[in-house]
Amino acid sequence: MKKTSPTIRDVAAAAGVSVATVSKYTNGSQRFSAPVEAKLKSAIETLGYRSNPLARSMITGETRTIGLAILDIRNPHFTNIVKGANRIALQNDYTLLLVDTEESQERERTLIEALAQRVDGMIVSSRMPDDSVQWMLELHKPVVLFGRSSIFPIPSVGTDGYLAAYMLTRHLLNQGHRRFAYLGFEQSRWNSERIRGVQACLEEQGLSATVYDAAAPSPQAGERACSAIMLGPNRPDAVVCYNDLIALGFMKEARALGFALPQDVSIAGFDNVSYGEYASPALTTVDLQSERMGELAMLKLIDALAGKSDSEYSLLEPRLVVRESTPRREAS
Amino acid sequence: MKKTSPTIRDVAAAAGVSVATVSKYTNGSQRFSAPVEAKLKSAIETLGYRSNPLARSMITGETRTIGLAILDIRNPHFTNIVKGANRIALQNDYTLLLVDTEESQERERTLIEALAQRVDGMIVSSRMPDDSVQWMLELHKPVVLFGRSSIFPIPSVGTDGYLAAYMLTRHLLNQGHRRFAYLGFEQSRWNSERIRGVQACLEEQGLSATVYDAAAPSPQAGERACSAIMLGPNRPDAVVCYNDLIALGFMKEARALGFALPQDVSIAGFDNVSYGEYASPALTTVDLQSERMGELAMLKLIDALAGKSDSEYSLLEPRLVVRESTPRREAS
DNA sequence: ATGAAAGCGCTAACAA
DNA sequence: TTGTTAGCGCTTTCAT
Repeated sequence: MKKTSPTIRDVAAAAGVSVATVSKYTNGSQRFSAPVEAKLKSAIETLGYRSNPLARSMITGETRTIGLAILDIRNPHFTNIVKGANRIALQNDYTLLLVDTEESQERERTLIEALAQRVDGMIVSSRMPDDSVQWMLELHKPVVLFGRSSIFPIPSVGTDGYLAAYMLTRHLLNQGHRRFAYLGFEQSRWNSERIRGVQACLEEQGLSATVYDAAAPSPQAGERACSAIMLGPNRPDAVVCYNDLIALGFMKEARALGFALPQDVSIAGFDNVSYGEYASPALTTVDLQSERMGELAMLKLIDALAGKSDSEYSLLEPRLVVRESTPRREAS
Repeated sequence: MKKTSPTIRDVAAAAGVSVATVSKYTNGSQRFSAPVEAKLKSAIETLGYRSNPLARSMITGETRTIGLAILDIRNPHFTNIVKGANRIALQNDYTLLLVDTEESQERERTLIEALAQRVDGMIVSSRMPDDSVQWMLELHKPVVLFGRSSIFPIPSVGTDGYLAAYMLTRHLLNQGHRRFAYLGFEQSRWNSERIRGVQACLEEQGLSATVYDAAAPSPQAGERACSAIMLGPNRPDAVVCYNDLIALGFMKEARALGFALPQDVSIAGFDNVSYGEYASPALTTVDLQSERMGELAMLKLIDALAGKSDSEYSLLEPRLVVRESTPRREAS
């Protein structure tokens, strides 16, 4: 059992050719005479040679690795993004270097800067404000962002949150709801456009939603926020949550507080995470195409890597997914 | 805006010292005279120099990257593993190279072999049979596996599935259940020990479970399997599922078929994925400590990398989590 | 405490 | 078609 793997030089020696020939052979960048090809093949076979990608990268300057920085792999929304990005990466012979920043702003920048050195390009999901994205441009690596930067022309993808919120609210209105609460998550870059969508739709009917805030985009935060909303003086008959996770937590706690679902209150979220379908009542939501977002981001990055940096911001279309948590309600 | 980043040579020139000095400085491997240190510091600062990890790796032979190969990032069990592994990796200044093999056997080997070349070590979750793990040893990189190999002495971690199943069954027995079904997932390496745990416990009471198989470890597979079990001639009053995902799907379909939950049938799973808690009825399960598994695997790998290859197989303790889906049942 | 020089394993001109 | 050569950016003896 040899300690160190065979190098290109070992192969060259074994096959009686030069290292350049071996290099060209393994990269398939040229044709060879039959005898040489045969020798090469057998030498590589018997030695069990595998070209060292590191050494290759040093010269070519490309690692065929894409950095993917996300806020929390446990959130199914991000999990779906990873899945989508991974699929496209694999198809294009790229590998994913994953960074889970754990929703922490400080780590984020350090981690991403370190990441930048090891990859050809990056896909970043961040909660950093638009104007502090400058340094990312200075990393000299192509970057694709989730959510448009209003300041810098960085390629990015997202789903139309205004429309998504508008559609969902429209649906709730149609179902006869009148007293709205929006349980948001301020730190997210998507939060404000969702609020706008909700309020714009309600205003047309002379209504408006009371806005609350969850401390995190998680079920636990949804649970915590529930009592203040449901037992306060202003009990809503429809609660729109920032995402499905918050909605799921909210539903659990509402039930624990003695409310009957979906009779007493309608609840809806965003993202269309898989588990909303298996909750009871099944959760009405807006599909934001998380997985497609991941695919698209990777596609854009690969394009950028290939020099064709065409489109800037790609907007995906949301789709309303009506399930049991938002039934028809009679006017009160 | 410069095209190419500054190299160690640029810094050396700017600071008026040798490259060796710069190298030692950036690696903190030596002390320096005050004037030199000052020049170095400012040169690095103004040039915005960052050492190229690739070049470094070429020499040191370590990439400070760990490969993590899992079957499906969308399964919360694996997501938790990634989370745990990531946390430990970060603490030790390692980065994760993620490979999602998408439950595909063919890709698996190719992907893992490619992965092996780019990392210092790997953590692998696989469905490959024990005896076809040989080639992994020949990659000449430390590997930690999930689930013990009965043939090769590879470091590995897992949770005691026999005990987990036994405990869960005992609980169901205590609750008064008598007609058991086990809805498994044959392709998993954990499946058979869970069956054994269930049957062993039941045998003590002169009972036995009817064994069914789901085609995948997913909610969809659980849904598909439901009718054959619940509408067949042998209707159970307790269904133990291979994992929570299958259980969640099963519950949804059971309700769709007109059964009342949890009155008509008790359902339980394994893994304690977060969403079981937010289902209704909340799902009884066995916590297999997925996240801890990820942490432990990473810890073991880092140990192996440091040369201390002590323990072989680490077994975590399962913990029963009783919720609403398995209520007390009167003897029929 | 600092520097000169020899590579790590590979690719990319350029020759032959 | 094949070989020679000069590095990629860095670390690491070994001198000084």
